[in-house]
Amino acid sequence: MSSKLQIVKGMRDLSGVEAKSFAHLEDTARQIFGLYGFEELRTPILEFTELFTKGIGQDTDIVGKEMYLVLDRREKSLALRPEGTASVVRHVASQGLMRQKKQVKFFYFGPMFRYERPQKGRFRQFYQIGVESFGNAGPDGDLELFLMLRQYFSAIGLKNVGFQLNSIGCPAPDCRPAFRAKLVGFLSAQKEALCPDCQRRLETNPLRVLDCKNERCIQLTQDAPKSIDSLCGSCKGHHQELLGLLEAHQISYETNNRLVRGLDYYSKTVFEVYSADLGAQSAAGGGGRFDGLFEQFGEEPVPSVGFALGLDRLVMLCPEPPKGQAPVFVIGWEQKAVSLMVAQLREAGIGAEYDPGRASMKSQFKQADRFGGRWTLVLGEEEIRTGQVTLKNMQQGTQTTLSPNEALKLIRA
RNA sequence: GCGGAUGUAGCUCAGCUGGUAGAGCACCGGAUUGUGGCUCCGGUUGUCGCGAGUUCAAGCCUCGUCAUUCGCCCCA
Repeated sequence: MSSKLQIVKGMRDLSGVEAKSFAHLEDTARQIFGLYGFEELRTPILEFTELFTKGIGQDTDIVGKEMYLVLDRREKSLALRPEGTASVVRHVASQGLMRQKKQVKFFYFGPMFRYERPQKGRFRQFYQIGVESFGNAGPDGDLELFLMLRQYFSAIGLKNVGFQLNSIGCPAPDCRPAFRAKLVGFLSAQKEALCPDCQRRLETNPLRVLDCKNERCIQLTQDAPKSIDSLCGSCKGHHQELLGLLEAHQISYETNNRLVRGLDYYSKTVFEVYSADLGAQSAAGGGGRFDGLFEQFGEEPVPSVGFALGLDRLVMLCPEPPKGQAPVFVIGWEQKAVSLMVAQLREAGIGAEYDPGRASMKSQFKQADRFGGRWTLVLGEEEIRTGQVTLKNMQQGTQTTLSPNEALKLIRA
């Protein structure tokens, strides 16, 4: 029972329907994102550690304490990627793609790694499907992502999800910094009443006090200043235009003034895909605009929007994917004849299975039943003598004896 | 890093105030010599997570440890 072979904490094997669900979500994403002109980009799982410290920000938890770090044989510090955006930006910048095209759009999937305490919907190796769109500064760049997500969610049968939307402005002095100052002023006045975590946040990242889950903090910040009221002219215009576009396309969303994204590089639009069915980790995905990220890497600025979905969380919300055709089960006494028949069926594109251990007819039928296939093909002494096969319909319990070719036709029908 | 809950058969779990472990499902066989599902009969399955301690006696009590899980922090 208890085996010594044990999996690493926070990691898991995906098998059965779960593995199928993952594949299905990925396949569907490939197909739909392709319609919007996004191309797949496969980046390495290992990157130089600096890519993330520069990109995500030294002081975030992700970089500060959650990265899996390794030293290679030349003592270079490498990190298992904790997110996907930095790699995509690295690719676009280092290949000079923005000098070749006005717009560049990529999607990616794959495992990400963060050394955190696991809980419902949260793993140390988790899977993301992400999208980045470069070169479109206007709100229709944002809009495109919402449209694409809506179509994707409908394609995978996702229900009970909603968009939450906010704008957190830009680094211009009269925008986020001004808002931040206002907020700090408001919070400092009641610092003592905030929870210990929030008192700490007030110093490190005051915006995050807004999404504290502590009820008292929520109450106290009820009348806190809102970021959308302190936007600069350009950010305000962007936000208003986006709302107008969303309405025109009948995309429903909720405004959430408390929504601030975790990573420093976001600007203007931020959003989350949430569901009440997920437990405490209610976000199935999130994204936003990050117009300043290229500059953070010392590159020419490139307007950028993107999002990432947590596949592990999407799987919890989606119905099981449609089942493929269950295999035909072949049973009989003579091993060689059975395996030849199975081979022939497989070559013909029909899934087939058999029992390699010489079990009784009864037990072979039992196994056939468990496979859940529609047909069982019987190849007994009689059939071998006459060169025919018996095909049994497992749902109806009826069976007929006929030639192998006719059987093929029937199975295919 | 912090808090709570849980580890008993392949799976889901029961096991009273401590007295040497049970059910259902699953699996195997038979009733039915080449016919599954339904029914009936029979059978297999355990270092009670691991290690100490208390006790005449520990699945149960105590301590430690590992793992799982749900939260916090943070995030997808």
